[in-house]
Amino acid sequence: MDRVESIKDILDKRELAIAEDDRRAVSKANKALNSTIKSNITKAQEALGEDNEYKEYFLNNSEHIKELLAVNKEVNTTEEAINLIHQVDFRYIFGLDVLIEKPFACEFINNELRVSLAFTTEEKANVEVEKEMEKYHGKETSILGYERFGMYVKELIVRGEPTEAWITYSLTRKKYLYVVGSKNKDNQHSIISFDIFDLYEIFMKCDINKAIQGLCELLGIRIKEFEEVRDRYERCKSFVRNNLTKDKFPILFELIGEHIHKLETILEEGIDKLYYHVESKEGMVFSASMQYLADIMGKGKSTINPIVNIFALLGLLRKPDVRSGIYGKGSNNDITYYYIPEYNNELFQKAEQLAMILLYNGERITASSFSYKNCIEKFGQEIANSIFKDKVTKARAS
DNA sequence: TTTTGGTCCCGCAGAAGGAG
DNA sequence: CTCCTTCTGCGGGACCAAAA
Repeated sequence: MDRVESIKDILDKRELAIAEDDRRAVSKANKALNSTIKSNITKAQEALGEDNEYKEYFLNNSEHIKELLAVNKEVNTTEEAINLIHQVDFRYIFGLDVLIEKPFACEFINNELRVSLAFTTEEKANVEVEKEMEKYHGKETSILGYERFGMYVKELIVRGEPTEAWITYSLTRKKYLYVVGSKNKDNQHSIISFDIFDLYEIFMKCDINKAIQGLCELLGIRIKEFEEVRDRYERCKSFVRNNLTKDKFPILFELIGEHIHKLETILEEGIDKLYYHVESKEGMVFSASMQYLADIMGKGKSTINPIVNIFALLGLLRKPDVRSGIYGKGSNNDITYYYIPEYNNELFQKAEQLAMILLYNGERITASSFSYKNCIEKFGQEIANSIFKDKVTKARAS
């Protein structure tokens, strides 16, 4: 089945599912459609490479584009921002000098020719595939091979001619689209359609969140829920810089003085991942795995682990309760979500007292030796469970 | 003594595979 | 095709040895 047919197939199935009100089938079709778009985005990214004319145009003309298209508006949610951005004619952003509905050559999605060949033996298959490849000399080909019914099946995918594309505005989907396919009268079809976010992902080689961020910045759209978080993180950063010192909080400094840069890195990571924040019961939270944090700090994850947990104990970051939260469904590990509260004297005073207990009340526990076990000893089961959350999961499972 | 990094373990969730 | 089981990769955390 080639690409055009498979897309048609999915669309037909979805239509049928909608008609029959079969929600499971609808979501299945949507999922298939999304993954098709995603794989096409990846393909297009590979075809265009890191530097391409669209990116260049965008970067060279961003000031001019801003003047021309800026919305300069504050919105409350990402949803609102997305809806606004969909109304922007992206031809001006990426320098697509074409008329609406008028076909032009698409540079980054090619037609594919699929040739299936079946053989009785592996050797024969290899020889014949060689021969077949000769026909497409000079063209990019890839081979899929598998065994079926005792036969050796080889499938050649030959990169064909460039496709046609055109720009359209979809009234039903309420957005501009870059449609790829063919506008030929007797063979009109579309392979895929990209919206402004997909295109941004392709040209700028990034994911959807960065695309939202980039376009918001370009168009002067401020998403209130994110900007508030950014401002708070910035205040936290300067609070740490100005107050987490030997003379203001001596014991706290003794405990985590060595790790201040790690705390700052987490705050910076929060700012960097601003558009990856999700709503939770506690407020806006973001996720970063131990491995990821360790990598950006140039350390091992088992080094970072106790430090992050000590920050959690001190109240410098919170691990929100995932079980009653609305997020995290289907995502990897909920334990890596962090909420960072406003830093102030009161919070640091409390942290100072906790540091006192850790260092000078009974067994001396330093930041890097902090663990579930000694957390229970010093602070009890309840607090330990709120920090080492997977322990709770494990306890429930047994 | 404290910090760091390697390695092991365990649970989870999605994928793959198999049965009906 | 659907449901159930098994497999696998990922990620957090523990422990221990080595480094600073």
